[in-house]
Amino acid sequence: MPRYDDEVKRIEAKWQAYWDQNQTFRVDVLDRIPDTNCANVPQLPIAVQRNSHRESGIATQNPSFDAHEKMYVLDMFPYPSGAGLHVGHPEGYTATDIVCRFSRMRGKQVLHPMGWDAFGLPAEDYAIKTGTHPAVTTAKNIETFKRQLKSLGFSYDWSREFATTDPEYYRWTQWIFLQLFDTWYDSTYVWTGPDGKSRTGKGRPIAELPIPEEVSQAGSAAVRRYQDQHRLAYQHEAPVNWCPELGTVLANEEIVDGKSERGGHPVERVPLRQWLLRITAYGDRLANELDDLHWPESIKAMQKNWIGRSEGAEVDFYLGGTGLGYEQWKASRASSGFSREPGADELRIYTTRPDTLFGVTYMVLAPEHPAVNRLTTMEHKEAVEAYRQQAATKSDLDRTDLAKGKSGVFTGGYAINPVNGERVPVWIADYVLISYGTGAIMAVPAHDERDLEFAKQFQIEIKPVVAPVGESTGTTEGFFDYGVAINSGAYSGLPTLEFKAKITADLESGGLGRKAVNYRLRDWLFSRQRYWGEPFPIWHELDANGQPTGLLRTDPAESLPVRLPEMADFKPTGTPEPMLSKAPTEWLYATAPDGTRLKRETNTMPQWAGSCWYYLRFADPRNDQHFLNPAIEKQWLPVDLYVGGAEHAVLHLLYSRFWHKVLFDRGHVSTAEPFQRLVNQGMILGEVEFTGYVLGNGTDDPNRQFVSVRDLKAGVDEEGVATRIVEKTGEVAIPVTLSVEQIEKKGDSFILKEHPEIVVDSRAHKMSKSRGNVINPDVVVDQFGADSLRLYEMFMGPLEAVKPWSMKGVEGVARFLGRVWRMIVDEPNESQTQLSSAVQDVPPTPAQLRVLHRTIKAVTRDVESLGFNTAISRMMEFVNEFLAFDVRPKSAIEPFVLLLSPFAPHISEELWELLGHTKSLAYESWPTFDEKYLVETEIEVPIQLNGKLRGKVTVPAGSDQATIEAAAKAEATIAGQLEGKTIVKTVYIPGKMVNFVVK
RNA sequence: GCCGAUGUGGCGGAACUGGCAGACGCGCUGGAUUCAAAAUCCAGUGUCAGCAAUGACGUGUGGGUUCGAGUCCCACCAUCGGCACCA
Repeated sequence: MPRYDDEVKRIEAKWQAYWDQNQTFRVDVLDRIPDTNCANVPQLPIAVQRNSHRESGIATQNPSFDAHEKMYVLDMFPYPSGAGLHVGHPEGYTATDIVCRFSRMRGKQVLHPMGWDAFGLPAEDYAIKTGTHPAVTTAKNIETFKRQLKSLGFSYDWSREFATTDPEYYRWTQWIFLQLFDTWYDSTYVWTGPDGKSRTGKGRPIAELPIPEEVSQAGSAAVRRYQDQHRLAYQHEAPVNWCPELGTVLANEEIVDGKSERGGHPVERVPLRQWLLRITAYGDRLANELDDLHWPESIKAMQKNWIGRSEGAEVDFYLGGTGLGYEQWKASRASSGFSREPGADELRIYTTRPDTLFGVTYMVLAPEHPAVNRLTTMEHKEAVEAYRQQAATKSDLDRTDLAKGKSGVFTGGYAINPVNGERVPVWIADYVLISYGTGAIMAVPAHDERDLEFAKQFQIEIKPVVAPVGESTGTTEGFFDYGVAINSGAYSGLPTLEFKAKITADLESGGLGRKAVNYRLRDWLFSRQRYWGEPFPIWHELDANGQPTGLLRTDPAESLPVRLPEMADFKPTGTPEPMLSKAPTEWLYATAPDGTRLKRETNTMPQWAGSCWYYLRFADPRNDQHFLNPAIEKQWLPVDLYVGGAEHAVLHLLYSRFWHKVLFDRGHVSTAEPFQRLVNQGMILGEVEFTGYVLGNGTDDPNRQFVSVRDLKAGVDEEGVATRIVEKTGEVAIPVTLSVEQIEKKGDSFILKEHPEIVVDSRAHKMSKSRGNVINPDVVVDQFGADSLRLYEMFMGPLEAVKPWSMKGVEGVARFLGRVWRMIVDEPNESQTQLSSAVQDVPPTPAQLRVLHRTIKAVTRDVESLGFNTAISRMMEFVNEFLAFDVRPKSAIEPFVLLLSPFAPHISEELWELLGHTKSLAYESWPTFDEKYLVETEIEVPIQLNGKLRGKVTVPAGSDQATIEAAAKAEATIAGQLEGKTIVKTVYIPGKMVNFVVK
């Protein structure tokens, strides 16, 4: 007899083909809207979905429901790796698919696209090894991914598919780069955007950049250079993170613990000319505009942290030496005010604690600071030079983690503290970074941990100027909190916050300082030296000797895309010289109409470029006139629900918000934020493993001895690989995988059955090739079917939670689908399936109606709140109850199939067809519930004595308090316990509970 | 160190606004069916005591608020994730 598990493959293939052939999930919105660059296109209603047959089936009960409401549901852009799909992918994809299928059934217009983030290193690394062109590898990987996704029955509109590597796509990535290049940030511009909100600061066309008189007088080349310095996309020569192993430089966001995020390779600091994007200009808006988004608080916090806005003051310290004395300098500042740039005789510092100015006992410059030469005296010159040399070659990792303790040298120079005229020594030290603030600090060891450590090491004076609230003396041991000022002249006695505000204002009026804001965020290093990325639409002008003049030209927008040149040799250059410098001459060089020789920019864009705006292109993927039709943009954007892993918290999600804001400022999009709601799916770990640890010569040693994990600590073996070692002796413990039979639970931990004193590890590990615990979705689909995989991924637990895989769990949901099948289907013989004789056209009983409507209510509420695991539980309860009924009314079974369909669409379509329907259920109306069927005739009321459950009484629904109390007192156990006691108080929660407080 | 999240049976997890802790699933135990097995079905399953009715204990730990706390408040512990000389 054919059973559900024998039918799965046939059913799933059948409906996948059906959806494909009928283009069930295609949304054709604005096929015939003329494309235009004009932003004033009237808003057009979305055309009716082609497959809509919404008029049939159960009536929609919600009259306020807008049938034309749009819903843009997006999965994070996958990188099509050679390894194929991982079970982590279908987790988020199933969740969004359920939301989409549910929303369609509720009459919404759903945009649910899929495509490929296909540029990137792996395909190029493969090319280096095998000579296969990255385009070939990429196409093959995309094919695998697509086949796998299709096998899971996701309702994507595949007609919108594209890859970032398609020249028709990267044409517009380059076009957006030109927008960035054409934009400068006017931080004082006040304006109101199309969203009706007022903002300060706007990205404006470079042509609107005011040119200072002295610049325009210096000629057109000077003007061009001045503009280039102010663009959002600019070139800069500075030490960058060069990763020799990857053959490219990396952005700060791509460095984790001083190593490359991808592959964990070492990174060196090398000075190089690079392209940067001025994301820092948008720091405030990127931080503040997070507030209104429906995102996890943790991601918002991570982004705010990464941006790291701090408020403080810039203060000038006088260095002397021009003949002007300190007093005269101060007087001149009082009349002229704070200067735009610090002069040669001044040292400008940034501090968040201007209230500690009276506690300054030394100052520190970053080793790279330009004032070092000016300050260094003859006798210290040698030591300073040596220190600078050493600092320059140190990697960031050496400068932080590994360096225990601080280093630095005295320059011999002094600066004068503007608040009290004291002379303070100036040092250089690598704990001050040239790239933050002004690259110079005032050191207050009494109130800054780092300064304290440094001062102790070099025996520098520690001068407390803040005391804890309620105390009158400070400490030289360090006090880093806010408090009350002491030893601070006229300011003494002021609380920290007041002090800060007052002294900042005073410094400002004296021309000695000003309020300042700084960010931890750095400008985004945007160029890479690899082949497989978007070329820049930029040319460098060459002089008569073929050397770049530093002046730039862009490719005209109409000429895009700048295609990647054909290359056969993918061997890395081994130096920071980009791969494209080996491109054919005809690609590399050109002569402009005015006769100027030009050389192409040979860097390529990072992988993040393509994924920065793909969600925009999905709305209008085939437009060859514009990157996105403004009318369509208004129709579909922003993304209503975005689901993906948390690993993109500060990379993709920050970068794309930045691009979106630039496009917003330049009038190309009408929303300030791209992603309204963000949900992070939790990682899926491998199956739970039990690990014991042994001492001895490996796992085969007969004399091996188990050690309790209680006696172990984290350590490293001889080769420096992380492992566990015995806390007392330092011996290396060898992990051994144990089976469930060997284990027992005792108290809070798991122990060995045979050696109860040995505690073992019980945990699920991240899936990894090396651990061998990777679950391949293809295998699961083959064994249980796509519906079971989808259902299990949703049933495991809350979407956001990290959770371990369990094959037994998949079997469980597969059994459930088998029960659903048997609830509806009879199989009289091998080749035939027909409706079960239990499914009849009869009215449902009140009990059946109650079960059905309770299920509709719960499942609807759960899907709306993305509580898929509980929705599935409710459907399991329905099936458990309905299998017990010998007669299963069709009018109860049909809505159930509709409820199940977003979760397990293949079996649901098949059952729907067996129930006599001829069209896909994808656009049937979602069932609605009626409270009147939920009313019970009898209710069970728990009875408590002093808040403890002591019994239950069953009373007719709607009984009043007196009736219930009487019934409660009559109940045998309660009556017994009430004997000889007085009821002091009765708490009654209508229809829910009675609590007698007794003495 | 700082920021964030999470701690509930043997396991994954439920419990909407303070009101029956452990829904649903896995596993386990017993039974039915079967020559046997798979599959399926039925019953049981937080811990301890008891033949049972029932009682005591129980949501990381300690305290508090309340008639009543997994849920609210305070302090702490553990695990996971992020950041880490950013002045």
